[in-house]
Amino acid sequence: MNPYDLRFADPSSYHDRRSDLTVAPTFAPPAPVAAANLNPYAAAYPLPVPVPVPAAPAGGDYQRYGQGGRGRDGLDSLALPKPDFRSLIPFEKNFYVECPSVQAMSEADVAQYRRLRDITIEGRDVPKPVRYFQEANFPDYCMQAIAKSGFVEPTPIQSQGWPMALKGRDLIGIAQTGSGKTLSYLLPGLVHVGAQPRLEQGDGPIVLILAPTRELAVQIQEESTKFGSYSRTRSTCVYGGAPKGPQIRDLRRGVEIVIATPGRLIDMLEAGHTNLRRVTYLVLDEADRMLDMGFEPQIRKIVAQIRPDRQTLYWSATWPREVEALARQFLQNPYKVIIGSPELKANHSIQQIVEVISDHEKYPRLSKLLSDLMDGSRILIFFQTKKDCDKITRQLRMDGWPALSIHGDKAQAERDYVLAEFKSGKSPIMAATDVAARGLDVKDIKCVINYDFPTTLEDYIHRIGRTGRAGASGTAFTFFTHANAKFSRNLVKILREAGQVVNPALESMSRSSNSTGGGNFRSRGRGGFGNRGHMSGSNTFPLGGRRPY
DNA sequence: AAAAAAC
Repeated sequence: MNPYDLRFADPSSYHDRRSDLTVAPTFAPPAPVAAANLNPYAAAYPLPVPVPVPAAPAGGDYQRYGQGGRGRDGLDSLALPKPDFRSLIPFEKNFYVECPSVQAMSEADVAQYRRLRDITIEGRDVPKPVRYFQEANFPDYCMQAIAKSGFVEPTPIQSQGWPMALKGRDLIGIAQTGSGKTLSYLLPGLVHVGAQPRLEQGDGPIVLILAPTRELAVQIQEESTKFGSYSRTRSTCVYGGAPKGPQIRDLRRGVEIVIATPGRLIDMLEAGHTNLRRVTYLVLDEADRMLDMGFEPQIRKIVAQIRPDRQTLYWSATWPREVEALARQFLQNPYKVIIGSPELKANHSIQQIVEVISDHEKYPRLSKLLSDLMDGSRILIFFQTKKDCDKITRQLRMDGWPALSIHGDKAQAERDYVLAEFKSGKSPIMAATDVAARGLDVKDIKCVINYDFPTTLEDYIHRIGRTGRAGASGTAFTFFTHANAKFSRNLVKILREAGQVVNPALESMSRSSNSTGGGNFRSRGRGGFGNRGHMSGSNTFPLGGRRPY
């Protein structure tokens, strides 16, 4: 029996769990693949032979799968029927060949290497880390790109993540942004593309990368274009707020790699401009945000279009317990690699200063900070709301500061302009909502100021991570008010872990606060507060008092 | 009680 046979015991009960697959460990000689597209290292391993798959039963079955969507957000139109995965042909997995010098590493050497770089691993048959680019066994088209980039050695996440991803296995990768995460999945993605038959007319992408904001998607595509050029791998970015025409043209012309934000991709799928039948390498970047309340249904809808035997890679700087069960639904027997402490952890090269103040002291303090800090280098200020973000930006500009504001209610053209002005240093102060909290890679941000404390500690870690990137140092100032007391205990923990001096005012708050460490992932809507109707009763005692947690 | 993501 073919190991990649995608028939299900009972197709009508199919619910997108790969445990449904019938997988038998039978391998046969490689299938012929166009020489130019062949991963040279795949030749060392036998590949499965495509066997003719019985034609899908006509009409009826296919139609039936598409009906009865599960979403609650109006996304489930009949325009996106569930694909008939049974008619899909096998694809080539990545086959990592450990090079001799890696093979020669003793277990003690491996343990030492991981310990020194703070690498924690989980999973069965974990490959040894690669210490040098040459050890990763990348094909030439990757090595040329690396050589051109000027990098000297793999970052910790790359040294362990590459051999894992190159084995064709699912992967959970947890590391700070700026630690080389993007290349950790991009290069194995290029190798994966290289092993597949060429795209044919009407084929959608082979690699799909999903990101939570438009700016992040664009940034990933810039890397992808740069590193893919040596293998003439085409990529395009599909995101909202921009004209559809060029995106449609790219999709119809055929691109191996698509980087997308969920909404526009679903739009494109429903309009039939592309399809995900050939996607066999799926990346969720900043994945804990992708599985956030508002995003999860969209992600489910997209993933339902992708064959279940794909390789899936989950990346984030944080790994909240609350998403673990959710994330594992999308992954099959994953490796896990964590850089740094498995606990919520900030980048140690950032100096974190928390100031306990009241709301009316915030603006004067901000003015003073800017006067002290401003030397032309970049300063990023975070706000809780779009309204405050705009309001304070206006105030700053009236006071003569070169500040611009970015958030999700602004036209994409303005977002692009503001980010470009900030990146170029023409406007060195950027005020932002959490749209800019994750993954954005702007060089030389001197300091981050949290004008408002974020909604979760994960967001705190992401926000301050905009500074101190790629080994540079940086400073994060955080205005902390009594309204934020519930975060104080865990914030102190984060500061301690990062070796920071803890503000005594914050510390005394953390001692007197009866918090459980609030700000848990998606704490809203989980029977916390702010629920509607009868659900809110679950949080109160019969006598009407708050449950004491 | 916020932000993001499609028209």
